[in-house]
Amino acid sequence: MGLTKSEIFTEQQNQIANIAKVFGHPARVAILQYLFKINSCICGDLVDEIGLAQPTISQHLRALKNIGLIKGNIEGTSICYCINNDNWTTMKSIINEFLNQDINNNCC
Amino acid sequence: MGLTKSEIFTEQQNQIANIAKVFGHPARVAILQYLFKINSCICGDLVDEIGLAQPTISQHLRALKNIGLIKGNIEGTSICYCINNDNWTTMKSIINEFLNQDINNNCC
DNA sequence: TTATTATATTGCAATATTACGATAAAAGAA
DNA sequence: TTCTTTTATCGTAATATTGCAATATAATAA
Repeated sequence: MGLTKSEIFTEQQNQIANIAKVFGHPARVAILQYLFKINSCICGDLVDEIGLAQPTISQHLRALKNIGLIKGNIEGTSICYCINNDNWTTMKSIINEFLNQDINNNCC
Repeated sequence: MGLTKSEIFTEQQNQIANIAKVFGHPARVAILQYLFKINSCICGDLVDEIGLAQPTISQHLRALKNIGLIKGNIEGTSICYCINNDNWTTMKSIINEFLNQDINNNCC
């Protein structure tokens, strides 16, 4: 059917999946890495840096903004995008809790 | 187009995205949590536990197996699925390196 | 042998995602 | 005002994902 049955899962499970889905495309991974590497706010050169068309980059930026991992400030004609550090930290703890569930496990 | 342009990204970026894509569905998150919770190998009751049809569960299990996070051992008529702990540890370090890139960042 | 049980695969419909050309919108420059 | 620059949105085509009924496969039980 193509429609994820979110209602049969817990809020936490859906939250983890929604975060992971955003990381599930290399362009969004690359955008985040570039934003961290530049170490200061970045504007429109993501199109040159990544190598996808401008509407495609804009679409990926929206996905990152929707989940709160980046924020954009209007800076003259252009928009300055940067990491939302508070939300990044929150996201990290959610994902780490999931990743670290192996710690007390003695399976095969 | 619908076709991710993997070739314009680094191997690491694609690897992170491929792992994240597997976590990007709540059913697969739930399956992994259940496998950890049961703390011993689990067989077919995932269908009852999760609440999706058997072919759908089988499809999600295949996705998890393809990326190496779980393994399945034939146990009589049924198949015993469990976490692949070595690969889980490797996966964790790949994801953590990505998540921790904020550590030395002084952006806005 | 013929059930029975457990899992995988096939095929398909519904929906989602990705990518981009065309265009719109918003702000500053001339 | 008009022009230019930058980003967003619309529309659409191609592909991917999700979910399940039907069926196949594989192993054991009777």
